[in-house]
Amino acid sequence: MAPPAPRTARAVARAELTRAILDSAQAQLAETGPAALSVRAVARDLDMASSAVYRYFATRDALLTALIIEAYDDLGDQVDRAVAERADDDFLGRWRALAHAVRDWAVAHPHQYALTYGSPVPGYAAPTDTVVPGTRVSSALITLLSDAEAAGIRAPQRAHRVPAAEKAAIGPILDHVGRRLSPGYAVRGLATWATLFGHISLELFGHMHQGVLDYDVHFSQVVDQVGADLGLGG
Amino acid sequence: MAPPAPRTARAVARAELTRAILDSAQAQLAETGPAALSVRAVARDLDMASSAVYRYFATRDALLTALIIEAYDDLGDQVDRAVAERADDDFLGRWRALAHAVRDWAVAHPHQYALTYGSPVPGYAAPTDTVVPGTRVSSALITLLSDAEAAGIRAPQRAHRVPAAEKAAIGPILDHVGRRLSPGYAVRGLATWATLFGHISLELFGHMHQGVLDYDVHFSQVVDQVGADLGLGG
DNA sequence: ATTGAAGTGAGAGCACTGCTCTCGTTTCGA
DNA sequence: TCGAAACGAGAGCAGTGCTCTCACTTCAAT
Repeated sequence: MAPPAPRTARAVARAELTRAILDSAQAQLAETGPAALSVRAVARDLDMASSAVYRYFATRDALLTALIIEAYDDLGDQVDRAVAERADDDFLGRWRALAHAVRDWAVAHPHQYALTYGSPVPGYAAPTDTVVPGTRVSSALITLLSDAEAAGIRAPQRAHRVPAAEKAAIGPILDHVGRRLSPGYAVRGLATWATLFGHISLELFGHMHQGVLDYDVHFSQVVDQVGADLGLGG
Repeated sequence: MAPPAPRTARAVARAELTRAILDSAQAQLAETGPAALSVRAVARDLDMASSAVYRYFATRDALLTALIIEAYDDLGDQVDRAVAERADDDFLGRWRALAHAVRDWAVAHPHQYALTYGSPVPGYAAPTDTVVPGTRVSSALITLLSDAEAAGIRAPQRAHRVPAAEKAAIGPILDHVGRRLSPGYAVRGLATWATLFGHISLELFGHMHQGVLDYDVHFSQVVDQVGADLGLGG
């Protein structure tokens, strides 16, 4: 990770300037979106030569990648915090907290949401650095479902058929999170995931006529419906 | 709309060149995505000066808009054709056809899908020209649900509560399509929509480890599940 | 303490982009 | 027939990502 305590004055300055670049880029991103993110504009904002910025981020994509990682971690923190406020055995409450935390964050940071969970940025292939922080929300969901299943909760609706090949493939993912989950429930969790992000994307990107829907109410109802489908009670 | 029969030789040439520009741009889009779409590259491809292209499309965004409209229409045609192959009273079959047509098209044209239903292109606000073709799939879904409800079909699960404000707001949309649909079923249809596109987006954009999921099987199961939730039988 | 390598910032410059303007030329309708 | 409109080409402007070179500063090993 990051060096624990930068000793030399130069290292401190480097860390600070790196932070300043990220902040400036972040501000640009929040304002005008990822395409408008310009290395030269960041340099202008910080009163430095554009070439100097390249001492800190080798490429524009590298800068974008750093922003994506920060966005993932920001969302991950927010979700973890919201879920932790509920009692461990309040599975419906935990699910509600998770879902609403994701939506609230997405509404508050639409450009970051587009960057992380929207369609990939043009010509930009997510580097491996982003996959670990990118799984934090799904890990939280897996943890939740795993706890619920361990407590004897089962989905009331008929289970999906899970092909043998998938059963074998799902195992390693769960191992990575360190959790146990029946394949059927895991697949159901994936559908839950898709529904959650589908609704958020619809609200953010959908060409919905303004004011047609009270998304607060609508989203709450969908979340509760999904929770019921998962057998979390309510 | 478009002039029905261009008489003069110049008008014909203009139509042909417009078509050629769109084709070249389309090819670039399919290859490298929307960000790489370059007016100059199109001009090079067609052996003309870049300034000449601007006689046909006032701006890069205008060219992109034309491509988006064509994408919407292409998908709309495909969906309409697939749905029309089923008997009018085979509601589950019509729903399956619609859902799979959307997914098949998205998988075959990922960049176009991102352009139309993914996160909006950076700094690009969808002009009003795109809203009509953009509603073709949702219109098809509304038509389907309206037919189903008219045939006495009701969703088996408990109905969502629909605030009065939304009831009033939903009306005009349905009028625009020329259909009747109870507010509860309409909201349920919106959730269906979000689930459908959520799953497709997850398959296309999701940072899913390759080979983890057999999306053919998974998607089919989800579609059938949604169909059952809508009370379409099966 | 000195020296030399590494890190840093600035500036010029390349290749590319979207877009504009001007210039002759062609086409077409009145 | 004549004049307006449309057209294609070229030059040019402002902006971009990125590279290279050049001075200068910091820092660590001698």
